[in-house]
This record gives sequence, structure tokens and C-alpha cells, in this order.
Amino acid sequence: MPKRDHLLLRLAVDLVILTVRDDALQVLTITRANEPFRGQAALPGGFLREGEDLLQAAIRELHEETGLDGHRLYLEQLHAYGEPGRDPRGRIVSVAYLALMPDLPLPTAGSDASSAAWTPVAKAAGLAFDHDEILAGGVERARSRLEFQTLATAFCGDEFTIGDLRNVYEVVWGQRLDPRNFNRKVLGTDGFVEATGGKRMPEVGRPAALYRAGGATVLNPPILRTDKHG
Amino acid sequence: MPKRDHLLLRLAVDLVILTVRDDALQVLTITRANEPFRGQAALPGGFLREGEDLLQAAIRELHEETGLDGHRLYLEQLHAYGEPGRDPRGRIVSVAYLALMPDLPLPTAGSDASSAAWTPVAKAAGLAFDHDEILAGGVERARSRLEFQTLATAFCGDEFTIGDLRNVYEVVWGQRLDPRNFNRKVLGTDGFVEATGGKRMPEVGRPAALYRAGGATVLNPPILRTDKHG
DNA sequence: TCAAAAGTGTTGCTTATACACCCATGT
DNA sequence: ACATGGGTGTATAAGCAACACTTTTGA
Repeated sequence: MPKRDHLLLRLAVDLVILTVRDDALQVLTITRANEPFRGQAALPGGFLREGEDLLQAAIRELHEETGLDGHRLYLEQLHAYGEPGRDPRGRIVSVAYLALMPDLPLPTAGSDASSAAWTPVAKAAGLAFDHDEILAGGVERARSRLEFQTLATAFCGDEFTIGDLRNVYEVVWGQRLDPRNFNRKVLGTDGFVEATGGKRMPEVGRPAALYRAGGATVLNPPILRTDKHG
Repeated sequence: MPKRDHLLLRLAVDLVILTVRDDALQVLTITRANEPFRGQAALPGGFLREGEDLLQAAIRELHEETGLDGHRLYLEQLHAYGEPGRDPRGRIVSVAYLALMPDLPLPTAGSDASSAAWTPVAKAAGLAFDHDEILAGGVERARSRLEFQTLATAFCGDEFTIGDLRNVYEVVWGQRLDPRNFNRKVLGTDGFVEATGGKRMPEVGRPAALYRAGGATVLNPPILRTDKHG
């Protein structure tokens, strides 16, 4: 058997970690401490280890970079990138994962050891490697997922108002939604959210009922972007 | 840097090649000539080579197994599988690709060198490795794609009737569709199909107009499965 | 003339959208 | 009182499923 059938390579797992923060869709980036691309922003990630599944590696990297428990976050595989020249260090294939999380204070943030920072997706150009492309794929996946699945709740904390949820949609899609119709769509979908019974006082205006994420994952009927079709 | 950060592995590309044949959704399987799983059915695939992109590898494997030009087929990446124990030969991560093609005679079929054969998806249990799971993922992706994209035409030849196209949907979804409504949906979607001007005589009944694939890829409005929501 | 598949018209139900309107709070 | 966001009701429009009906062929 020819040698070329036995190409050995390393496998990286890169993370597109998204949150909604300050009314903007933001992505967690790190500043590279080593060459190549030293000092440049990049997506967090690392190499697959022995005896480790891809998802396990994604959860581990997520924990290492943010201190968060990846088991409790929404995490899905995005795409594999394997262009020969994509990493100057050699032949490295990357499997990208998408993580969605609420705007929590990062446990490792503030420590000198961590260079993780939130960057608005709209300003996150010029990432290292092919991470611009990976980020674009992750953002588009998230946008699309909101249409057909209930995971907008993954951007919210344990308790949230319908207004919070609507804000997630508006920020992720970059599009205004009718608050009244949105309300009914969400409450009319069994298992999307369930009332906690509590209320939250806004700075101004009527108190809003609080909800937590329901058991459903598919969103039927879907909540469609109107400008979806180019 | 610890050694475990430098795990070397091989990367395989496996293909879920689907067609509609004899009114059934069928998948191309090969019979394994070597251990492990010698003599057992499996999805076609092979190892990534030096200097080769993942998609290039998929196109190459497709050509080697079927003799077909992968550049002319619908081909998309499905998912990466990396469970440590998935391949007895060692640490092998597999990236699965989905290919859709019309029911053409395979150029390599019939030759002793090739063990490629069409197997109805409904009967394709017990494949080698984790290929049952990969196949299931590919089939579900194809079913879902038909709802929102125009690629049902990828299952048809250069020229086809609306009835042919409807048969693709019915077979892939395992669901009957109203011929009259289907007709209007397809013809009412700009760029889905364009008339060639020709007609085809069926064995019995009125001749049907012939069409070829149009330029559109997104299907707006979508053609939805009714039983979609479990 | 009949069977079978292609294709058109129409009806009525189901949804979505747009927007009028009311509710509950802080200032 | 009024500004502000939360929430309900409703009319109009659009979409789709169901099905009656016509067309075009071979036998």
C-alpha cells in the first residue's frame, strides 16, 4: 500500500462561542500567545487528545477557555475544514463547534492567564487562520437554527421574559420583530417556554412575566426570517 | 508541551451516495475486501492524502468507487465522526459526505474489480464500522434538503418530467404527494425547473412536458413534509 | 370508449401580518 | 397624566390542501 494512503495529521477543535451582549451578537475570541499569528485574535480551540471524542474535546476546550461547564451549554458540530494550507504549522484538520451561551461573567475572565474576550461579530474580521470563514459559518448556523429550533433560550439565563427572547431574535437576525405577534408565536408553541410564575420589573413600563426554557427542541411552526431569501 | 497535545491520526472520507432506483431510495455500498469487517457491507471511502482538501478527497473517492465525475454531482459535507473506538485499525476520524445522483449505470459496475452495489436504504442495516449511523445522518439530511432546496433535480437525469421529480420526493420522504398541487408548487417556483420544450410518452397516459434543472438553489416557498414534526 | 397519467380551476380552511386597543408600572 | 414596555383582540390577506374537472395519449 502506497505511503500516501497513510497521511498522518493532527486534528484541532475550534469553537464559535456566541452570546448576546449589549444588544449585539458577540463571539468569544482569544489573543494568540504563540506563533503563528502571535498577538492576533482567533477562535479558541485546541488539539484532539488520545482517547477523546470530538464532542468531548469541544467540551474540554470550552472549559479550559471559559471555565464554563460545556455539558450545560448548547453545543453542536458545525463543519470540518481541511484545506492543506490552512495552518502554517503543518497538516491540521479542524472540526468547528458552535456553542451558545447567556451573557454570564466568564469565570476565567480578568485573570492574567486568560486572554478571552467578547467581540461583536460585526467587527470580528481579520481572525487568524481561516477563522473568519469558520465564524461566518457558525453565525449563519445560529441564525438558521433560531427559525426551526427553540434554542434561542440558550442565549438567555435560567429565567427570562418574552421580551428578552425577542431581543435575542432581533439581535441575531439584525431585524425588528413585532412584539405582539412574537409573543403569541412563542406562547402558542407547546414546550418552547414555561411560566415560572414570577415577574420582572423593567426600568420603565409594565412588569413582564418570567419563563424558563421548555422541553421542546423543534419549533413547529417555525419562526421565519422574512428576508431569508436572497 | 505534553505529548498528548500532539496526537497523530488518520483522516478518512466516507461517502453516502444516494439515488432513487426502482422506486426506492438506495445507497451505494461496497463489500469490504480486507480486514476489519472483511466481506461485510460498508460505505465507500478512503484516507485523506497529502496536499488534498477534504472535498477533493471526496471527489476522488467517488470517482474511484463509481467511475463518475464527482464535479458534476451534488456533494456536501455531512458530519465528522471521531469516537476513539470507531475503527479497530486505530485512531481514525471520518468526515462523511453526501452525494446525490441519478440512476445511471455505474461505469465500474460489472467489472470484477468493483464490489459496489446499490442497496435499498430500508434494508441497509448492519454496515461496517459506524456506517449505519453515518447513513442515517445522510438520509435525514437529504430528506430535509428536499424541503428547502431544489436539489431533488440531482436525483434526475438531464431531462425529467414533473412526475419524475414528484417520484423523487415520494420515494425519499416515503410519503404520497398530490400530483396536482405538486405540479403547481414546482412550476410556481422561479428557477426550480425550466421547460426544454420536449415531451415524453409514458407507457400509458398523456405525454408529459420535459424540464431540466433551473438555476435556483433555495426553494421559496419550501415544500414541507407534513409529518415532519414528531 | 376506456384507463391512466398530465395538467387547470376553484373552494374553503388555516396562517400570518398589521395594527387597534387595553394593562401595569415609574415618574 | 403620560411615557414605556407588556399583552390581547381582530380584520385582511396570503397560502395551502382537497378535489372537481379537462386534456392527451395507447389499447
